[in-house]
Amino acid sequence: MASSKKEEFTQEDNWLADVAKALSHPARIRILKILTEMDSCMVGSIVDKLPLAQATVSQHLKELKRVGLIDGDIVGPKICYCVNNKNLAKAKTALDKLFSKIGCC
Amino acid sequence: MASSKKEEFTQEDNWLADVAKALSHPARIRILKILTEMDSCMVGSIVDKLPLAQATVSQHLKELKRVGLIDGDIVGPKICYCVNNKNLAKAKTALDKLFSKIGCC
DNA sequence: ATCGTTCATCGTAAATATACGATAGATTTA
DNA sequence: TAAATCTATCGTATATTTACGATGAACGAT
Repeated sequence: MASSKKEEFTQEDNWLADVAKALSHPARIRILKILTEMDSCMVGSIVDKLPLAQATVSQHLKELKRVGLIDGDIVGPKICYCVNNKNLAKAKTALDKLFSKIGCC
Repeated sequence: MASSKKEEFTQEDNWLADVAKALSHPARIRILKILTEMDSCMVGSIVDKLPLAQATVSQHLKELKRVGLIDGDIVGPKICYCVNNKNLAKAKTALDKLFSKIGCC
């Protein structure tokens, strides 16, 4: 990439792009859906439902966690992941705002 | 990436991820905003408003065009880009659906 | 026909992302 | 304590993305 020019854009545009990046892989879309469909949210259960290795799923979870769309709570030897509704709502609001702004030609 | 596993996911999840990918760079968010703020939508005008080289902007426009979020109409030697409202609405609907689905924990 | 303008594409370099096996750390269970 | 389980991280390979200069193709104007 030579030298990432991201600091040349506004914080808002960068944040929106970051949220979009977190959603830019089908595995991560799937994970978000799984987390709400299932009662349990252990990593193992998620891995079972995806065509990916455990290490790879862990990386995707890390990416979703990085932007705050999910939380991971330690429960004994396991980790219970769940969506972060507050940040999810924040993301939805920001995307709505973008779409309503760019909705003309 | 070894061997992209994207074909192992549903078409819907892949499409949503693809739209999100198109939005996953601040320059492309900015471009969408510029296209609605400006009367003119020549590439040159967009380049002037971004801290990027013309070739780079052209690549970003190509990515937005790939997923159908913008159209490019040839006008003489220039090309007039504008947002594609139909596909924009489709993307918004799909994202809304996703967010409403995953909105619980 | 030639020139200048406009934009896409090519070639290339560096950064990131994706994927996996192997391993390490933490914790429960035996 | 030892063994088993669960998950993050490391190391690594490959693919993709981002960025730019240079070039080429298309068009209007001279």
